[in-house]
Amino acid sequence: MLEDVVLSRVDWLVLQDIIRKYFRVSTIVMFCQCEVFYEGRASSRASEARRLVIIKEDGTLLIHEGVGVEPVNWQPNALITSKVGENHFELVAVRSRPKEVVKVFIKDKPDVIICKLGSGKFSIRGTEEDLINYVAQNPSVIEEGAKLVAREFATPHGRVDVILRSSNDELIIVECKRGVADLDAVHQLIRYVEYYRELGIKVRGVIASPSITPQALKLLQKNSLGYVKLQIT
Amino acid sequence: MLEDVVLSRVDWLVLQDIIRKYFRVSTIVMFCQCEVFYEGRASSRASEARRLVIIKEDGTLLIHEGVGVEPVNWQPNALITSKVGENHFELVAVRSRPKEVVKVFIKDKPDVIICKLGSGKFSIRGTEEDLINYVAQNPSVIEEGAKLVAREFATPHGRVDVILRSSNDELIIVECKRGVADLDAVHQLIRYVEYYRELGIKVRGVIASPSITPQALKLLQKNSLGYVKLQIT
DNA sequence: CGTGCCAGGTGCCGT
DNA sequence: ACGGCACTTGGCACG
Repeated sequence: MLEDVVLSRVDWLVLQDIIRKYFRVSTIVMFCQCEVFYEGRASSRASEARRLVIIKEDGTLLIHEGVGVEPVNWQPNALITSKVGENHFELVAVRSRPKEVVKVFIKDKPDVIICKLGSGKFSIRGTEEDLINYVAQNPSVIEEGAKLVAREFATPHGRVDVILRSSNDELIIVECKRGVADLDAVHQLIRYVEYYRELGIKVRGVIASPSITPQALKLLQKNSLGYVKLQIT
Repeated sequence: MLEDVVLSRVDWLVLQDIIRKYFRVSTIVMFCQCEVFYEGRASSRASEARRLVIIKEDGTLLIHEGVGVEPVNWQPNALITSKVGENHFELVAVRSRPKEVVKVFIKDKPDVIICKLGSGKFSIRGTEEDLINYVAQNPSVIEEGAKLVAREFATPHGRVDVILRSSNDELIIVECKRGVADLDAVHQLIRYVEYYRELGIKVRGVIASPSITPQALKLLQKNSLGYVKLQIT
């Protein structure tokens, strides 16, 4: 396996060579004093500070400070170029849609690590998808005698999680939420229910989730919609 | 200023010392072969691969692969401990609310950088806040003769962006969106408008944004709500 | 602390 | 490409 390359206090001309040579080939990590400018959907300035700058193989640019999960600035899928200036080393990361630019002005000689990162298999359980599957396979948890009609069915107003048919032949629209169901969840359900009613189809609607906010429950009841408490371990 | 400490192929016992000594003091960055397990609101496994592991001063844990803006696993504000095993070095990051655990099983001797990251001033323009301020200071862009009544006013159903009073003494609820207004935005507006109508207050509602999706516009019109195209440079 | 909501959200999948 | 939506969303502000 390729070893990491670790370089201390890299000269800007060398840094420029590194970026030319390793951009979209390896991951380049820098520790440096820098100022960051962003211009695009919004625009921002982050004043000079010591930060962690990451250029991934796919052109992702991440700029992290010492706290927080989120980067202070970033650029997905960018074309990154560099310029050696008088008083700074300039990193320019451009993406076209939306048209956005991030510029990093590096003020010192950064420490640089060049390395090859991999990608493992990633599996996750406990997503909304799992809850949908559970309801689809066990419609009776929503209502005794209900049968599966459709799963993740696309309408012009969004994708209905599950559609069931009750024993007395009514359609039941189910909106699943993996966490706390909120006002938005209720509105989604309202949207789907109204869509079917406007098509002249008699439907009921229910939310299935481990819990629901009080306001959301009130809105549900006001619209004569149902709630099913549902937790999958 | 403190220099970065750069260490190659660090022995696990040394790594444990480093983490004990520098956790919540400095930022620790590792390049290593690892497997990652997460258990909490959901649960996941990322199979063995070479990854970038970051432990920030505030206890943030980030695990990045070679592509994408988002980390494959993470843990905000965690308590991080470590264990030296037979065949791996184990990193355990726990947070209490919600109760979640991320475990990193490091399989090789990692390269490690210990460094002090700073935090600069961050300023941004072009947010929804800016749009709200603009409307609040120039109510006539929504309707000629309208006057400001309230800004970011909290109701049980959420925070109303702007409330204006028209020249014929009707209240106008304004929901601002910095980007494309979507179905959710319309539903927010519907919620606020209904709230006031149920209080017996006659109100109108408008969305102000640079653009709106066709479905959202249809929903607006169906509910007799207005749209104002509004772009602040 | 829960509830709501913005975010340069990102990522995924659909038409 | 646009649109709708989930996400271990994170982060903030307010009741």
